[in-house]
Amino acid sequence: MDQRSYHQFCATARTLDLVGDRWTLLLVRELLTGPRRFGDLQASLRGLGTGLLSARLKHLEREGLARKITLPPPARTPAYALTEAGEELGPAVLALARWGMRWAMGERRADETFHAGWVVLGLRSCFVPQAAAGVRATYEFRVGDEVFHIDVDDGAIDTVHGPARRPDVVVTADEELFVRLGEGSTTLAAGLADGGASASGDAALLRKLGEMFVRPPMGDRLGA
Amino acid sequence: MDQRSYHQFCATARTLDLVGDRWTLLLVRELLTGPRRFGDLQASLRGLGTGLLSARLKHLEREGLARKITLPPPARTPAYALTEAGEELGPAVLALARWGMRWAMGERRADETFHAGWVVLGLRSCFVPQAAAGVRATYEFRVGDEVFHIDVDDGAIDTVHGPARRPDVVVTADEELFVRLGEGSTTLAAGLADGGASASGDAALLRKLGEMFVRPPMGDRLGA
DNA sequence: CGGCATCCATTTTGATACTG
DNA sequence: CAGTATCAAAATGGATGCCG
Repeated sequence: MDQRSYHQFCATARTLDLVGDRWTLLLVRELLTGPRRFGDLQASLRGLGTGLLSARLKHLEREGLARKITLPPPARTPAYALTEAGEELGPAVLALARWGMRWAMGERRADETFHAGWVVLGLRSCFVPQAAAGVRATYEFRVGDEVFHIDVDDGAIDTVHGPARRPDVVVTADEELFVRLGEGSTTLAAGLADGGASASGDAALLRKLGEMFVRPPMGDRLGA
Repeated sequence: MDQRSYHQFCATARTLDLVGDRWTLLLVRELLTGPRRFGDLQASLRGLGTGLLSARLKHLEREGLARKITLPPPARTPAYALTEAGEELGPAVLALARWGMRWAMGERRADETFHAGWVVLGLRSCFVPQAAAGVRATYEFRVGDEVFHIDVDDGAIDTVHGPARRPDVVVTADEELFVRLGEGSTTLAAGLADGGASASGDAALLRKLGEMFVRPPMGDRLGA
């Protein structure tokens, strides 16, 4: 991207000069839900070697999109976090995710890796701010050994890796159910009914979830 | 793409499997303002050879994002257009553009190519639907030998390559002015005042332009 | 664990020449 | 003009070894 710019005076091209390289936007996607350690990043991104990961992180640092931090005690281990500029890539990443929900998802393939956090981000891309007007709630999701929480505050939303401080609702689910949520072949409500998931906490806020996250209808690309 | 997928069951990753290859999103950007011929695409994208362009177009066709068409008479020459799925990448491309307007633009570099259409798309990414409530207008822009028009219809917007049928406002401008609009170092109003641009048509709708397109404040990445 | 360096097989790309 | 064929240069991925 430095040596290999598009050399176009165009906002899209300049952005892709910075984040258009292979793996870069997926790295941003990972960091969008909070700081991560080097090893965890690599574990999430199968096929990305330590060398390239190191190079990409340096690039993001050099360009002011991410920075290396030291996790607060008692961890004290190094990690990577997005800067303000990096955080603001969120809408672009979510727009790509939203397109994918409609035009690229479908059944999970046998050779595809999976993390619950990816589904959480997919859901976030389906968030309907209008439906969340006046809602203030924290939802915690526990899927296998992954924990996420979603903060909804009157049309604004944030999804973060890790447990919530004071969740209003806690949902515990099978990874299997989350795969099917990603596929669009079930809903959280159905999962709660048939035992793939269980929930505790405020029942009214739990019901709200289905209204605030509306998956786009599946489109048929001829080529897929 | 096919051979080199990320192999992740994730909406973002699946999208990038389809359009994450070099040049692909820029090709979509070009087609977002209407069908284009092979040669015109190549002329817009310096550095992209005919071989790769051909491969990318075939890929987009195979994946159902674009299709080869024959331009209506009297042209009758082959061209490429987006399908519905391709068109729907618009929000993602515009989100990237919007980020670039804020974090990546600045002065045009000496080695950067430039087309007025890129600035038009940048402007479009700064469109504020609320400010366009109740507005119904067609603006035509003539910059050098490039002509574009923008259709605003009560919060909805479309930007298209080529002249408008019945423009309410026609703006004629220097390429120089458009470069400075991209840089954020001037405004259309200033250009009209100092002679870099001239306009004819409905004066009230012309004034509206400045309200409907609000450029985000420039951010400072440490690394740039 | 975190992260850089090195070597090597495979892909992608960029540039150019060439054909209908 | 539209598009294929060809080849050299660069990017990637995978393995491995090293050091704090």
